[in-house]
Amino acid sequence: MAANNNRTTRRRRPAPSEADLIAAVTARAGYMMGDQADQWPPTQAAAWEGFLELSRRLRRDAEALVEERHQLSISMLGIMGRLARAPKHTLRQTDLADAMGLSLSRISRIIDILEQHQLVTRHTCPTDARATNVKLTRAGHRRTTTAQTTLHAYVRQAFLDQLTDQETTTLATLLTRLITRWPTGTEGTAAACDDLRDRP
Amino acid sequence: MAANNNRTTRRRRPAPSEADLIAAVTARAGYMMGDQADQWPPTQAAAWEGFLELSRRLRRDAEALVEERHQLSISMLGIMGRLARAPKHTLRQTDLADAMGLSLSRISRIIDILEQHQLVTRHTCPTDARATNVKLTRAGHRRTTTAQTTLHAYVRQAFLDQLTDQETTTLATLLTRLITRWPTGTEGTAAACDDLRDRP
DNA sequence: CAAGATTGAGGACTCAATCTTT
DNA sequence: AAAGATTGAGTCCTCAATCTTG
Repeated sequence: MAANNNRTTRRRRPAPSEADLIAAVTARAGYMMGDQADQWPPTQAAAWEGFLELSRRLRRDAEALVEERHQLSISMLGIMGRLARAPKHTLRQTDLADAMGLSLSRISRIIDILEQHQLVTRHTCPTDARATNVKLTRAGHRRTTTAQTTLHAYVRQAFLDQLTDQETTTLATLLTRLITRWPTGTEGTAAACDDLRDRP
Repeated sequence: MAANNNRTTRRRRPAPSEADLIAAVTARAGYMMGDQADQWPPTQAAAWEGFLELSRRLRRDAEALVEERHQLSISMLGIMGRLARAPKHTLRQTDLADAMGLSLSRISRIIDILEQHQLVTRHTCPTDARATNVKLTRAGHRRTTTAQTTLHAYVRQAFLDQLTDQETTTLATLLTRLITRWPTGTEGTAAACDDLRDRP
């Protein structure tokens, strides 16, 4: 039901020089002729506006691709990926929300769908009946692996391969720092609510 | 209709060291214990997942703030800001869509709303009756200026101030490069459709 | 036919309210 | 009272179809 990657004509341009790029930065941000120019140094404006714009474009295309090939959304795959790495392939919904930067509300509804498709199961936490543990099924795990391959390939080609190692490192460090310091941040690598008595 | 910034308890943590951050990078990305670990070097995974997560958080909070104080969405303000810097405060809808990384469809609907609120006006392009020029009104310009002040303050505090100059520059350069090379990229700093005969 | 704009349908996401358990 | 989960209502955004003009 999705996909069709020809948004428009898709003509490629000759690769611009770094010098042109700096010019482009300020042109896009355009705060040289603006009214209160000095408020926003061009690189700062470009960092913000570029951030918003790129995230929209990247997300949109990744979404269409993964949906087309695996009937999953990026967020679904993000959730499943986190479950796949978690001990016992299990995590509480609240922790998933925090780890993904999504509302608990959204997580709950996504889990509804994944559950319907038998990709995950829900289990009330044995030690705290308020919490719900989500566990990846075998089928869910398989789907995760194959879908991740598709996504990773896309992300590399459209994003990571365009970055120098230096840039990738800077980016990863900076992103993690900002996220970790987020006001709502609940600390620590929260594991599943948990039990220890086997077979939840 | 909007706003309420107390998502949860909002406790602050002690600032983590850079070393901890690297650990956090890999923990969040978590591709050390993953099944096909080597496919995604931790910094690469962190760059991608962090990018998605941060953009969601940043956007959500900025959205709530600007909506509460100025009854505008981030995209509305983005459009108005671009109009404010454009010659004659005018741009075609198609160009706005390209500049923002939004679908033309979305732009059209946002313009509907801005038009209703008398913040912009629509004018059929005199030289090409297919195109629609959008022009910022006086009231629109005033609103843009004040709202930008709010947004800029937020963006600085939550984003830019957390970055070193070095990081900001790297980020701006990298974002611009990726966006500029986007497959759909239509080239050039497209101005309004235009006329030259005054008073469109 | 292609490009610009608009509209209908639908997905992703959020907040606010509610219910349950601690 | 507070935390976890769920649901209703509403926003933001996209695609596909359609209409108009070049």
